[in-house]
Amino acid sequence: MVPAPHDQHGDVRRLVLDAAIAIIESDGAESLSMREVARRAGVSHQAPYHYFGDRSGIFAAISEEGFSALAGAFRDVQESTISAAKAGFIAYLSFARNHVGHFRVMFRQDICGVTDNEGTATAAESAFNELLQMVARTIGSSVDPKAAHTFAFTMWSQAHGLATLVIDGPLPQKLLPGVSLDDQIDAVINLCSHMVALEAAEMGLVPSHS
Amino acid sequence: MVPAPHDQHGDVRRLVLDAAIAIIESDGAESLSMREVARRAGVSHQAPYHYFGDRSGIFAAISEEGFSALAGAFRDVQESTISAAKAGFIAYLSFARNHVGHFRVMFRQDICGVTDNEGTATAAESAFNELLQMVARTIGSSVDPKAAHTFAFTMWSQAHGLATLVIDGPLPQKLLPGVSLDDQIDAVINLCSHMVALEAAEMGLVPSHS
DNA sequence: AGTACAACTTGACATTGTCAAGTACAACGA
DNA sequence: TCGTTGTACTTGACAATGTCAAGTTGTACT
Repeated sequence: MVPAPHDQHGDVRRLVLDAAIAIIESDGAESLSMREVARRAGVSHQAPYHYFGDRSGIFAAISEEGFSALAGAFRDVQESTISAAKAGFIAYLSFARNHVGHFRVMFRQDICGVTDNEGTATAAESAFNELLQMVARTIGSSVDPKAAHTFAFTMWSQAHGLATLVIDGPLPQKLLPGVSLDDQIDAVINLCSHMVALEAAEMGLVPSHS
Repeated sequence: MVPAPHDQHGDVRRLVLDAAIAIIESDGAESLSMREVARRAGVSHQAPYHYFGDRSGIFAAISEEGFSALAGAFRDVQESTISAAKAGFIAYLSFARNHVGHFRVMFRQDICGVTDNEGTATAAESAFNELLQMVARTIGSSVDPKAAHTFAFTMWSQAHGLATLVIDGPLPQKLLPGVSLDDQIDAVINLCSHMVALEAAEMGLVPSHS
């Protein structure tokens, strides 16, 4: 196989990554094959190894890209006019549904540990920091860190659970007749946002409780 | 499916299933190998095919067993003295953490669709019905089905998100120093339960116990 | 010109999922 | 008693996979 004469530097890496993301998006992470990736990128079966070392290296790269994009998405809704919580839920769900390939890899320690790769770790760190700032905008920054952390984990769980149940889970098959998936997601996000707002209000009105 | 009248050998089907669950629990679903399963069960590499047809057949069987167990766990906390919501969260998390092998398969449409297998479908149906009943115990049964469904999806998302972030996600690496994973999970469950109770109260309904 | 290195390539190997075909043995009707 | 049928496996083979090893080619710098 003769390589194209004017291959740009870094072209292949991007081609391989995109092919991998496409495969994961359509068939799931477990059916990602190094050789199929190479085939779709139009390179030899060892070219991906040159850039990513091994199979988990591809997952690490996708994960890093995903966390960076997620952090960016959080940053983008920072000056949203709606509540910080609701904006965050919407951003999380929209990221997950628009980047299924990334999302399917990012939160799977079994196939790609957040700590395995340095770039992935810092990207994940930055996304988590954006989350904490979003929480601060929701419940105020005077709350003690422990409670803030618990609040962050709670909102994260809400958003993450909904996203995973929608993307890989059975939720779409449990819809009430006449309710579209989009509508149902909106309704859940509204309910979550409302519950978070109620809780935040109560935290602000009860000073000496904790 | 009729068991042999006199079965002096170990139940091969059970051995295979348990070996598979153990592998998934320790290494994740994608590293489940039919041949390794057979090896651990002490049978030939084709014996598992006799009982499960193919690789996804094993996943389907595990999924069915998991949903049955989850439905049972929901049923068991029905007469709990604590609030239905909190009991449900605790049951979900404890199921997930005590049956990691099952949990890793049950909600992954990409490796085992809920609708692929009839047994899996009815087991999942029954677990979902228990969820709906738990919601009814939380917000009352006079609420319209649409709102009840949204409430169910919301609580399900909360529990499921926390479970997945704990089991396969990066949550355990994001703990505040001095806070144990168990304590953090408890705190999130308490916050979720509290928010659900606030919402139920606002809907004009009396929480069953609190 | 020579050296070093990056960006690939071809080749080989053990392991995998699965199809095909065989074996052992119990139960049953004739 | 004999043959048939069915269950519960087994051995064998095959293409495909992840990955190690060892080229090959071009570009950059000394």
